[in-house]
Parts: sequence; structure tokens; C-alpha cells
Amino acid sequence: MDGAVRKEQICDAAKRLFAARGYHATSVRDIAAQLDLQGGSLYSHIDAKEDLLWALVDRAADSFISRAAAVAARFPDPTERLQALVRAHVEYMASDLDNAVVFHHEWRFLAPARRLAIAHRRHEYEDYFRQAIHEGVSRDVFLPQDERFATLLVMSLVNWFYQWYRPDGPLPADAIAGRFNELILRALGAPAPIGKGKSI
Amino acid sequence: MDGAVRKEQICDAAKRLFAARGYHATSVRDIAAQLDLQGGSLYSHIDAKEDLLWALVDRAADSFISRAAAVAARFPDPTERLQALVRAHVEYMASDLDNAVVFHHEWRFLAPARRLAIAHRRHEYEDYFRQAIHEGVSRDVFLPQDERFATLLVMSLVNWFYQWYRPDGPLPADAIAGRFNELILRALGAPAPIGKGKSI
DNA sequence: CCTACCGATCGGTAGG
DNA sequence: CCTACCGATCGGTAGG
Repeated sequence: MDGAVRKEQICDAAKRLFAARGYHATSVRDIAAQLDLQGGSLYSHIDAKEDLLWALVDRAADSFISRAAAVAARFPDPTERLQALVRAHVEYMASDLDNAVVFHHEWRFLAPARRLAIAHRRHEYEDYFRQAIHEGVSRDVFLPQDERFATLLVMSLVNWFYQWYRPDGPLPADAIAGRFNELILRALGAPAPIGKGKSI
Repeated sequence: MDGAVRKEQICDAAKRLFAARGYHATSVRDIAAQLDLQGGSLYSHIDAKEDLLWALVDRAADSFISRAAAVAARFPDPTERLQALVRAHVEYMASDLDNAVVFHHEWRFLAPARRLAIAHRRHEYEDYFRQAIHEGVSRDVFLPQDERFATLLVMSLVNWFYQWYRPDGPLPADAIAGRFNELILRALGAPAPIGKGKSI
């Protein structure tokens, strides 16, 4: 079996356990047991337990940012861009909920340098939302009473998603994103996209 | 020194450390050290480390629910009630941010029976918000496209608060609650409370 | 409330 | 990848 494949299996097991129990309540032996290995055997594939957490958090940050960058490049219109950002966020979270949970809950257990790097990436990611909202305000398509709180509303809505979303729930992720966008556009004082046909 | 006082000091130390590092990354010796005690000495005041977590989470749940009950009793009008619920939530979180952080981040490390009890209390608490919104919809003062998502928006906004709020930030908690309420009423399709003077 | 300790488990390593 | 182990630390207890 390929070494890279094995490493991916280890990351997957760590992801499940970190999401379910948290980083500190998961031992390397717990992770190894998921692959029918002894605890020490993991260390032919990894250097430290924290590297597994880093791999997961780093990957989530990459996914969020690269999707946002693609959306920003594709949609010049602020309304369409904001809606697509929300949709991309929700759909990524839904597609890899465990990774999203680890990203939001466990990143603070990274060593300081890595924690700082994630804080910066998180800020960079939020900038895509801030920027879309700011442009909408500049063009008078969004009329929030407070631009900063408008951004906070959007981030609260999409970030809290992982707390209640269940894959076997009644609504698929894209329908949830649609509902989110209706609420967001209303809160922003934008015309609701009723009768516009399928939204982005 | 009174035993109850000492126990409160232990809870306070646990609260700070659980909020900063998380439950599993905090040892009983860490807590004891905050009070210049030896690790074992804590056990003249407590029976188990988990009891400290329970005390904090239980107290937060009580605070949320008792404040919501008082608000519900005081404000029959759904709009006023919803605004007051938001305000009470934000002000409690701001007044004891560490406890709010422990409540949201660490409750899942409780043993199953206690975890279940908290899940029920959480649901009971959200019912105050759901009910206020439902009554507003019944009376046509709220016109959301989806009542369930309207509630989700409110809960997302107020629950995510602890993630970014800093006591030394530019806005006091009651001003933040005011901004939240403006956004919420807009998202609900209610008339914005502009020119109504001080809101609740 | 301290000293001294319990058995269990932790992340990680050596040697094969 | 396993066996066997390292020192450190965990939550908790006994006895004073």
C-alpha cells in the first residue's frame, strides 16, 4: 500500500475522532486503533500528533480560501458574489463536516506559530465577504445600517452552520444556502431575489 | 475562609482555564496552582474534575433560561420580546464571557446523562426565541420567508457573539444588541425601529 | 490542606 | 509495522 494513501487514512481517522471527541481527548492510540495499528506504528508516517491537527486545519483553510478566490474571480456583481460566497461556504462545510468542525473547534490547540497563521488566513477569508458587502454598499445595492455588523451577520450565519447541520436533515446544503441568502439580502436592505428564477 | 467561598474560587479558576485552554487541556493541578494549592488538595472541596465543568455549564444554562423567562413574562409584544431576548442573551454573555465560552465549547465533554440534560435545556431556551418569532408571524408583524430559518438566523447571530466579542472593543454590549436587533428585524421583514426612540 | 503515593495513560522512541 | 519501553503526567486517594 502506498505511503501517501496510508497517511491519508491516518488523517481521515484523526479527523473523525478530533471532530467527535476533540483533539486533547483523542490519543494517538485511538487513531491507530481505527486502522488496526499499534500506537507507536503511527510514527513511521507522522512526526507528531499536532501535525495531524495542522494538516486538517490547514486543509480546511485552503479549501475555504481557494473557493472564495474562485468565486470572487467569477462574479463581479457584489450581490451575485456574496450569494456565491455563502453557497460555497455552506457547500464545503456540508461536504466535509468533520473537517469543518475540527477547523472551528480545535485550531486553538495548535502551537502559537501555526495558530497565528490560521488567524491570518481566517481574516483573509473574511475579507472576501467584507469586500463583497463593501462594494454592494458603494453601489447602493446594499443599504445596511452598519456595514461591519452586516458582515458579522453573514459570518455568524455561515459559521454557526456546522453546529446544527445534519447530512440526513430535511434540506440539502444548497437549499440551506438559498435560505441563508434570502435572509442575508433582506438584512442588508437589498431587494429580495424573488421571481428572479434560480439564484446563483 | 468559608468553604463555599473557597469552592467559588475553585470554580472561577476552572472557568478561566477551561475557557482559555479547554477542559481536557486543563489539569486539576493547573486549577489548584491558580489558588496556590497542591493538586490533591482540591479534592477536599470537589469530588471530581467533571463536577467543575458541570457546575459552570449548569450555571450558564440557568442564567440563559431564567433571563429568558423573565423577559417572556414581561413583554407580551413579540417584537419587544424578541428584542429583549436578544439583549438579555448578549448582555449575559458579555458579563461572563468565560462562562459563555465554556458553555458553548466544553459541554460536549460532560458524561452522557449531563450532556443530554444540557441538550434539553438548550432546546428549552431556544423555544423562547422560536415562540416569540412564531407569535410575531401569527400577528403578521414578522414576515419571514421561512420561520425556522428566521430562528436560526437569530440563534446564529447571538451564539456566534462569543467568538469575536472583546470587552475592550469599541461598542458596549447593549449597543451590540441594538445592532443585532436592527439586523434581525430587517431580516424578519418587520418595520425597522427607526425613529421609535430608544429601543427596549 | 500537604505529602506521598496509586494505577492508568499520555506522546513518542529504539531496535528489530 | 510490532514489541517493548521511556519519562511525564493524568485524575484521584490515603493518612495525617
